[in-house]
Amino acid sequence: MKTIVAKILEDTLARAEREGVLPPWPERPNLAATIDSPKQAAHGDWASNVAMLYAKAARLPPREVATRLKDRLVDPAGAVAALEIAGPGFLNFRLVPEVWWRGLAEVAARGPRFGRSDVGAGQKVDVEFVSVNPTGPMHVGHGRGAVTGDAIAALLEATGHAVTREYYINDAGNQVKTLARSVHLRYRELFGEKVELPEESYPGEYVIGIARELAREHGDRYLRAPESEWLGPFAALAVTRVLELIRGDLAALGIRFDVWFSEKERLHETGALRAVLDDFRERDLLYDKDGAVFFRSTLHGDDKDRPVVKSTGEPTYLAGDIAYHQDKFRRGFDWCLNVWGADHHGDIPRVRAAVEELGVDPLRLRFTLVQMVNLLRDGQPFKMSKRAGTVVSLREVVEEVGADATRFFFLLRRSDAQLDFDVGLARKQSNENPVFYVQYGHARLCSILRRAAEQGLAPPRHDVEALRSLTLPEELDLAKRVLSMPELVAGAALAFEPHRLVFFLQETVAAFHGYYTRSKNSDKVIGPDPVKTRARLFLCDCLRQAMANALGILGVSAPERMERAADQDAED
RNA sequence: GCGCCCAUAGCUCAGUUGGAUAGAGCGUCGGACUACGAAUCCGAAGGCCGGAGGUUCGAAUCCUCCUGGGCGCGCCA
Repeated sequence: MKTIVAKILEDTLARAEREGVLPPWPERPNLAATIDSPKQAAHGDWASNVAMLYAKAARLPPREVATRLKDRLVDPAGAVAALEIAGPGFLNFRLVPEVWWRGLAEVAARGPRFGRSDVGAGQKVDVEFVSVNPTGPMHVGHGRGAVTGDAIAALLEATGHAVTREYYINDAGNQVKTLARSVHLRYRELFGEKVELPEESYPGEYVIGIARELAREHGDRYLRAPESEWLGPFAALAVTRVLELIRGDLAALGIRFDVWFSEKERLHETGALRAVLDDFRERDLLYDKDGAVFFRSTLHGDDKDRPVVKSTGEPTYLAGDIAYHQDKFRRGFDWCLNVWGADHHGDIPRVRAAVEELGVDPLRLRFTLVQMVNLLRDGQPFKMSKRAGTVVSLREVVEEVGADATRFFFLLRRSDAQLDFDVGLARKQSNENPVFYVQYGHARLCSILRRAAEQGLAPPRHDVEALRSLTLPEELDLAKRVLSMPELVAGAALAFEPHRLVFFLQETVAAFHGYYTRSKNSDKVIGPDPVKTRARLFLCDCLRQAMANALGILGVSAPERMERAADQDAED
């Protein structure tokens, strides 16, 4: 829709220059960028600040520039109903309803694909997210990163990117050894030994399960064996089992990955990690200090050089990351996105530095940070920690409130701001949870369409003649909202901000609920006038389609009817 | 001490990358069902956009400083 105005502005500007009313404008910006939809309806459908920008070059007051443009408006199709000059020199365009009614043809034509676009132009993109260490099931805090990453990936897909969802498995570091040792302690316990779990061990129930499995399979064979004998097999099984848990946690949220990238198998066992360190060494990007090996990340703006090999001879996490990113870019992605927890923000300069040294344009490596989740229980904060007994597992919450509510809740606000997640509230399944509001709107639309079908009315179809009979401002407003979706999706995708889609849904549904209630006693969708009825049913169908598509991108279901939940409050 | 993120209504947060009179939800108060679903709607109250400067036609948005909170800061992952 915006492009219609951009074209008119383009032609008008050209005409003004051609007729010598305005001087040439060498540093003319992309005109579409000067246009946006004003907050206030009184300011029209689209407003351009082009006259203010042009004023300097034209050596004229902005309002004079605006007037000269207005007088030479090029609008052969008659799309502009009114053009007003307002404030310091805004050009406010109001389009004839016809433009919007015609625009709705796109919704009908594209159906489930409405709202999607190809601004991504088929770029190959890797989105890495979650990547929690395989030491235990996911907790609620991890869930936010998982849902956010998945929604960003879906947004990128919706805008014509070829997306790979990727999980980096840190299965080569110390934490895996710690996990194996925890399993071994539990294993000994199974054979009647009294053991004490050290501070750094993993106490979870799942550890016992893994120990039990090892005991079943190997008996007491590893009971007195030296660590060097059992560490390998214990770690291997533990990682496998824990990854199964994590996969299950993710599946419960509808999240699946295309690539599970094992640090151990793909970087250590292939020698890739060794190779990249050797290469860096040769190029004098590494140096020895205090028995460790440091990478000169300060060459690229990091504030300190960072170790890549510990004095024990083991590679650090950063070393793995360097080799990992090399592998990623070798796989031919146009760019890679890392969805990271905000507590890792300090690592960004290092990885960027390394990527530059790998000969990759640093702009091809992008980051988005997901801030912490403040976990509350009925208003009381409590600390999240894998070791603490009070931890709430992700699975627990998903099973309690459902995948839809969990996903929606996590996407409710921008990811770089901290989020309060009140487990008590989320469990309540009360109408305070906005996902019910949005889903109800969709179900209500479905209900109307269902009713129409039951009455034998023809299925909704695009009919400009009929739409012209709609005169309520709310109806035009709903059409405009629907038609704003493609641009909104594109903006959300490029900014990695799925929450914009959540707000779009809430606002659109609110507009619909309001329209519905105001009209229910007078001008129902299914009314006595067959022409209006046809038009309104089509409008409802467009709304339904837009909402279903938006919910689909967010990974939240769009139910055709709502099951009225049994009263949950009873158990409180 | 240095770096990154945040600060907007009582609470939780949006604000389309610098636009016009700053918006929602929850909560509070007052209203609306002979059902295309009231899991909804309408109205009211509620603001020095943390503070102080600066940039310009124009700032919640950009720059500097300050205050307050979160996270991080060479061998944790």
